[in-house]
Amino acid sequence: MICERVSFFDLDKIAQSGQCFRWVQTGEHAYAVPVFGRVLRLRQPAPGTVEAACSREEWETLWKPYLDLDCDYGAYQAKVDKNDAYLKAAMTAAYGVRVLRQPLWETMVSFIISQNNNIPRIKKSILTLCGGQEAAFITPEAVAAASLETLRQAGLGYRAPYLHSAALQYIKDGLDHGADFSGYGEAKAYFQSYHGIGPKVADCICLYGLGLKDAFPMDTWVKRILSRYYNGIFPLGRYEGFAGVLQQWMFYYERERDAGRA
DNA sequence: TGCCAGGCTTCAC
DNA sequence: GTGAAGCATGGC
Repeated sequence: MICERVSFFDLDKIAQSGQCFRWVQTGEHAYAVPVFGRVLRLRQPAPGTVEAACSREEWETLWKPYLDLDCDYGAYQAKVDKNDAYLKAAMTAAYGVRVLRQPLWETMVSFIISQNNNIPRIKKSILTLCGGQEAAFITPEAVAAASLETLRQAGLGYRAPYLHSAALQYIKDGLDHGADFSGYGEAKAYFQSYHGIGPKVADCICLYGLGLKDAFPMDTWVKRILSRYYNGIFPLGRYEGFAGVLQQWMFYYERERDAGRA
């Protein structure tokens, strides 16, 4: 087990931020995180500290990048418009929410399922597909080999053919061997070419699956925020290179407020 | 019970 | 290009 000092990091908030659907709470500020075919045990005994049940090498090569701990979130905070009251409040409430860098295939599956869906149902569908809380994530080959009926039994509804065809194209395009895009624009256009992936899901894939932080997913919550506080237009130009992080903070904040917690 | 959910495709216009 | 209907299904 290793113990690390961390800044701008809140395990509980990240678990609640609607970007990961397989984390399992195992105790107070403690989670089992099944990714990369392993299960990491994480605990945050104090705000500036995190414990991880893994080797130093695994932490550096796998988990630190996954948790986006190489990235300076203080710099993002410092660039927020001081006159933007809404964004400042969101930033305060979402202090510690980092944007995870998740495996591409897992991100594609998760967010194809997410469309017009709610988070508890998304989690349940992914759990069923994977066959267990700590099981390895379902492979593209397994999805490609599955019948639509099998996929529907996981509660996918009309999204079943979307996921199935996505698996076929993912395999055909060899994305398991790396996804090379010249930039955010090209990546988003590529994923939107999939049947059943539109602008919002493509942005989620870019942001969480490829770490392209120019992606700014516009779901119903974010649209509502923009309509209420930004006259429908968010100043993306001001936040080039990390707008997606702000989106994550606003999404978290708005849902917490809706639940009466913020 | 009815509205809603980290939306998309399809079809009018 | 914009707008509305239809979509599966369970959470609340």
